Amino acid sequence: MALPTPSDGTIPVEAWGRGRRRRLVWTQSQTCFERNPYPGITTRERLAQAIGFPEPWVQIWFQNERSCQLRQHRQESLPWPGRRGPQEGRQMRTTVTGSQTALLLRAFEKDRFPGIAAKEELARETGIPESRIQIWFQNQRARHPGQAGREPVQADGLCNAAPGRCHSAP
DNA sequence: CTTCTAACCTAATCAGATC
DNA sequence: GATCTGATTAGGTTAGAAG
Repeated sequence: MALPTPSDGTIPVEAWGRGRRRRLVWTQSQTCFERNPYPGITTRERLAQAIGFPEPWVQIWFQNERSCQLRQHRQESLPWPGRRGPQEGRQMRTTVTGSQTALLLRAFEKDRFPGIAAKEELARETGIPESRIQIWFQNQRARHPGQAGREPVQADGLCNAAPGRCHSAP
């Protein structure tokens, strides 16, 4: 199977700014997706190890790939096979202690949309992986809306419609 | 410039832990 | 069983790299 590689061959940790994580460039790697578009944590971790990237990046890739393929299937009125086989195991539930929650809550009150640098720092302070911090913030925003911090900028409405094309032609 | 898509988001839902 | 909360999903948006 073809392995994805970043454009420059390194993981640019130092280059992470205050905003998003710097994006990397995957080469095509569809084989494992076609086998199972809904990999469990074990499969994702094995894959991550094989390609030398963190598991959360693999998860994001699968999310985007499903999104893309689902859209394509709908456009062509093809049925989406959905999950096949038995459901694979989820990521082990992270236990967040009281002090960790307090720390996260303080950060949440200050900024509901922390950038990658802030999340990395929280990850260091709490010992919780950055990907779990991101999930925590997502859940927190969903369950405690209200005090408006920074809304994720909505540009100006509808001008940026879905691209509607995937990287792979049928 | 435009196009492509990784990174990010919300909303809904699933599921493990605790009471 | 109800409640809380972490994990996953569908599907949409934003922004950085490549053409």
